[in-house]
Formats: sequence, C-alpha cells, structure tokens
Amino acid sequence: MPVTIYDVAKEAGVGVGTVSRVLNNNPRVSSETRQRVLQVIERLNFHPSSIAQRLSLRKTLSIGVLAVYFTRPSVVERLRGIESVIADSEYDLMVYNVETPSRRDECFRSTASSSRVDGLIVISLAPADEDVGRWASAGVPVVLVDTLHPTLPCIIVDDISGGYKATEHLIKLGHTRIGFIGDPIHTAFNFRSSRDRFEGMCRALKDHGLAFDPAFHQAGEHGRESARVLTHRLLDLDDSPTAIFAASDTQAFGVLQAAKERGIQVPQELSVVGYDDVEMSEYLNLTTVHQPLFDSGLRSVDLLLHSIDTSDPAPVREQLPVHVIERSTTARPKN
Amino acid sequence: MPVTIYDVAKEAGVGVGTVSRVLNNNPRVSSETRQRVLQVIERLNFHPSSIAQRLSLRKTLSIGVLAVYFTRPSVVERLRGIESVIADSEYDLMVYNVETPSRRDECFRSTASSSRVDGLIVISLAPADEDVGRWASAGVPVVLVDTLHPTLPCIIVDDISGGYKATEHLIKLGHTRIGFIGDPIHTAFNFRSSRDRFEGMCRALKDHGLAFDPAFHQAGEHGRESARVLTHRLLDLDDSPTAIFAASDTQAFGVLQAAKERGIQVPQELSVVGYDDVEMSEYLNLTTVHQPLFDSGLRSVDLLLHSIDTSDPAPVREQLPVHVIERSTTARPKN
DNA sequence: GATAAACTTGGAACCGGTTCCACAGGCGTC
DNA sequence: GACGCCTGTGGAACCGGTTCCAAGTTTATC
Repeated sequence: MPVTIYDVAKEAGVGVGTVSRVLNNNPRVSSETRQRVLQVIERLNFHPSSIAQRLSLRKTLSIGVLAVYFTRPSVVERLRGIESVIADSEYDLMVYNVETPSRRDECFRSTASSSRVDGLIVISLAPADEDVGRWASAGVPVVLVDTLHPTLPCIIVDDISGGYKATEHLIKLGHTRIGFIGDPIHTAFNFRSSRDRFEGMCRALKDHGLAFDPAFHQAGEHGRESARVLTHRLLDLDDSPTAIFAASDTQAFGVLQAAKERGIQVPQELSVVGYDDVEMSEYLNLTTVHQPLFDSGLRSVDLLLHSIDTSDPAPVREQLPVHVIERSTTARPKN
Repeated sequence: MPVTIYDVAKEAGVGVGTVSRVLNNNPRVSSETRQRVLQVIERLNFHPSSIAQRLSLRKTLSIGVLAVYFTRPSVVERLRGIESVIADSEYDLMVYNVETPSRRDECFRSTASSSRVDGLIVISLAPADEDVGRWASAGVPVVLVDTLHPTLPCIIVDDISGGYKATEHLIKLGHTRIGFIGDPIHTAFNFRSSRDRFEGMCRALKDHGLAFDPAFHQAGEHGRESARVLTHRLLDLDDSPTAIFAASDTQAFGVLQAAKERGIQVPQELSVVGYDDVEMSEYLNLTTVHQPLFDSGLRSVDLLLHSIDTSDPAPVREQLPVHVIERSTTARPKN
C-alpha cells in the first residue's frame, strides 16, 4: 500500500495542493510549511507516482528509439549517443528493436497511438507517408537518423560523398579496377546506405574517367560471411579487381577473410576500404570511412527535445561530415 | 484533442463501462452492442491512453534493464536476448545505461520509487542490501544477471568453472607457465567475473600440482589497450609465460596485438585463451570460453515475468553452462 | 483605520482509463 | 405470481497526481 500525496497532506495538516507545490518547488509556499511537508515526505518515505504525474501532465516522460538490428556495432554506437543525452534529461529511454518488416509496422503503429512516447527517434528505417501521417495526427514528434523523409527532421551522413571519398582514395593510389561489395539493392527495410555509397563510388569513377565493370558489383545479405563468399566471386574473375570497397566494416572483414583464405596479401596485392569505422576497425588496421555515429545519436536527441519543447517540427536536414581514415589495408597496386 | 472513452461512449449511446468491456474483450457484452461500439471506435480512430490504463491498473507495463557499459559486446548480446522476449510480451523495454557509480546509485534509487517499472533486470551490477531492501519495499521484482545476491533470483555462469576449464585446456596442451590478464581486483562496480575466472585458474593449477607465479597476474582497466600494455609487461619477464589466459575476449585481442608487435607467433610461441566468445572471436580464430550470453538475457526475462505474475520472488539461482571453444590461438608449447 | 495588493493555502475538478455495484429485464421453477 | 438466477448495462468511485479558483491572512499605502 504505497504512500500517496493525500497521506502526506493529512499527516502534515495541509492540503494536497500545498504538497504538490512543495514537490514541484513552487515558490508560493512559505518556507515554514515547506519544511514541515518535506519532513513528512521524508518520514513516510513518499515518492510521487510517476504514472499519475504522467496522466496529469499528459506527458509520458519517455522517448522511444526504434532501431533495426540494434546489436550491429554501428547501431549500438548511435544508441550510446542517444542514451548519453537522455540520461541527463527527465526522460526515460524505451528501446524497440526491429528485425522483421511486420515488427516494424507494429512498432510504427503502436508508437503513433497516443501517449506511448513523447517523442520518437527512428534509426535507418524509412517510414511511409502513411506512418508519418499517423505520427503527425497523434502529435508525436519524430526525428529520423540515417534515413530521410521530406517532412521530418533528419540526421544523415552523406553516404554518396562517403562512397566518393573512399573511391577517390583508391584511385589516387593508382587503382583502376575497383570492386564493390554491398547489401542487396532491395532489402526488406529498403536500406539506402549501401546503394548511396555505391552511387558515390560510381560518380568518383566517372569523374576520373574510369569505367565500371558491372561484374565488379557484388551484393548480398549484409554480413561477414556473405561478404566473404562474394569476395571469392570477385577474385575468381579473369581480370579481378586490385581494390575492394565494402559498404560496411563488417563486410570489409569478410573481404579480408577471403583474401587470407587465398593467401592474397593485403594491401600489397589487394587494397580494402570499409565504411563506419567501428571499434574493431582500428584494431584490424582497416582503412575505412569514418562517420560520426555517436554524434548522430546525440544530435538526434537534441533535435527531438527541441521539437518537443517548442512543438516546432522544423524539417531540418542535418548532414554530418565523413572522412577517410587511412590505415594499413590500402596501398598502391602492385604494378 | 485526443478521443477518449467518454467520446466513444456518448457517440455509441452506451456507458463508459461498456466501452471498456469491449476494449478488454469482456464476454459480458451482447454481440450487437459490441459491434456498434467497435464501429464507433473505428470511425473516431480511438486509441485508449496507455498512461490512463497504467494508472488505473496500477501497472507500468514496462520493464527496466539496468546495464553497465551497454555497448560492450557481451552486454549487447544479453540485451538482445532480453529484447527478444519482451518484444513478444505486453511490456515495453526501458534501458538504463550505467557508466559511473553515481549514475548507478541514481538508477537503483529511481527504479525503486514506486511505479517506474513493473520489474527490473540488473546486469553485472552488485546491489547492496540497502538497494535490495528498497526494491522489496517498493514491491519491484528484480532479477540479477551475471551477479549475485542471496535474496534475489540470479542468472549466472560459473566463472570459476570457466576459468578452470580454460586453464585446464592449456595445462593439457603442456603449458606450465600461464599468465593471466584481467580487470583490477577492485573496480568501481565491484565486478566479480574477472576475479572468479582467476580463482578458477588458480584451482586448476593447484589441482594439477602447478605453482602460480604472482608476477604472472596482471590486472588493469578493462579494455584492449590496457591488456596490450600488460601483455608486454608479462612478456618482458625473464621466464615469461608460454600461454596467457585473458579474462575477456576484448582483453585477449589486446594480448594478440602485443604478440604481433613483438613478432611473437601465436600459437606456436604463445597460446592465448579469451572469455565470452563474442562475435569477433570466431573471426579472429580465438580460442575462448563460450558463455550463453543471449540465453542469459532470455532466461532472466522468463524469471522476471514469472516473478511479476505470481509475485513469488523465489531466490532461484540458475547457472548456465560454459565450455571451451578450441580455435587456433592455442597449441602445445614449443619445447 | 480603510483599502488595496501580495502572499499562502485548501480543495474541487480534471487527466482517461477500470471495476464494482445496482438495477432492469428475461426466463425457468414450483 | 412469487422467487431466484442469469445476462447486459450504466455510472459512480477510484487510481494519484496537477492546477486553477476562491478565500483567508498579512503587509503596504494613504
């Protein structure tokens, strides 16, 4: 039987309004009364029911984060950025992990029904106009990370530019036959990062007057093992690439594995560039494209909190910088 | 201005009780009335306020997870196990990340104040009797993972046995000079896993009649870089170890790095065993002790849900099995 | 000493659900 | 036709806070 504000009021000989004012540091309470109430609160070990507060304030005091595959290193890093801001706020963090389209739809729907969350951050999932409409009519502010929608604030990195820079790095080293390993063009979640990185690669090739051999584009399920298999396919080609750009570090690790299995020296015989700069990349000395994952999470919460406070869903589009980190998996080609 | 149950009741020409009964599939409603109410709900696009439900039911419908360093691969894997069960339940998942003792204390306290969460899972953090008392008096069921308390249900792996098995594996290969790299004896969070793994190691040595050289015990801040430095210290010794057991895979990676820096061949000149079997270990062919991280999360939610439903906080102590996975970082010593 | 202004305070109404109680009406039984 | 039982329904009370309004008290002003 928990202690309520009424118990405190009766015990202190005051009204509930006064107790509430004390709880909320409202200055319109005499310091004498405040002291008395505080003592009773202490003595009865009273803690206000946060559920009742939420109902009364019509705020849920929680922020939802909707992530795909939240165990992937890049997502974890974003989550850490998000958590670091929320921990210092009055909000709680609710995590929804999505691994299937049906679960995604369910989450999109349930977060739009009123009073689940005060705000929502969606990572790497592209909502349909219909979903956006539901959130809008439920009055739930939403910020997107690593994905776009015309009417919502978005935090993105310029994947096209990232792909461009990675490729340019290889071209400047002297590579002309560059392979690509990425996600399938059409994924269940319609991810665009791998596509955009490839697009950036194509532009860089074109700008430097290089042709792209369609056989050099290999796509398969995201993951190390799949990338390993695809790499073997690339290296089986007659005029195989001297460098491979992988759409993620995880996939780059698969490339390195395949090279090792064939006894191919990296970087002497094959250069490899990844994308994300996850923690393990430094350890494995992988040349990769660094993107500010932690910061992307951080900024998304900033935007969201601002959007909640001002109910001003300015469709900001914030683009964070990327740059190539040169380590030891890239070098001039042998000849 | 959201639609409430009163709007629905008025529109359908029934009482609020009837609407509530329809919402909760209470059979004591004539099918004719039910149809009418459902139509109105559909037409007004009514979604019950989950906050109001929570207040009324006196349940928060959410489960808290309190984790230290939730970006560590081993913690992430546990979280994934937890999330997979909660996603199928009626509960929401609230994540609290702890990186400092003061944040830990704040979280311990806030989760104990009533009506924050219906249940709590604590990962790797040892609560004091005082904290346990607060949760008990607030009526919040708690399950511990990877840590112990006499009056709470706990999911643990037997770290002593894990350390024993890892060491025995090395001894059977013929190693007699085995180094250890682990966390400091006293950490801010009083982690016991590293200590226990070392304890298991000592027992294995003793059971096989081997002495342990105190200089072979190196402890430092958890992390790859620190482990790398400590490894150099071990290898600088006159009679340096032929094998090193690291208290975690992350630390084992640091050991491998130091060996590489010295041009020491693994496993020919140095055997290395890790602990956790995180995803990267398979890739790096690290011999390690596998512990069922995903399952530990899974089981903890099972126990917690049971505890919530029956309010029977049976202080179960469930111990999950561990075993050595032999890969290519261990071999017979050179001589 | 009358009046206004400022400061405190109590408590009803409200947030939006759930649940229990009372009651109406239909039906079967003796 | 008196009684009991079952089904369906309305609505008040309740969960535990916040907030607004009215009223009481004190202080300032002339």
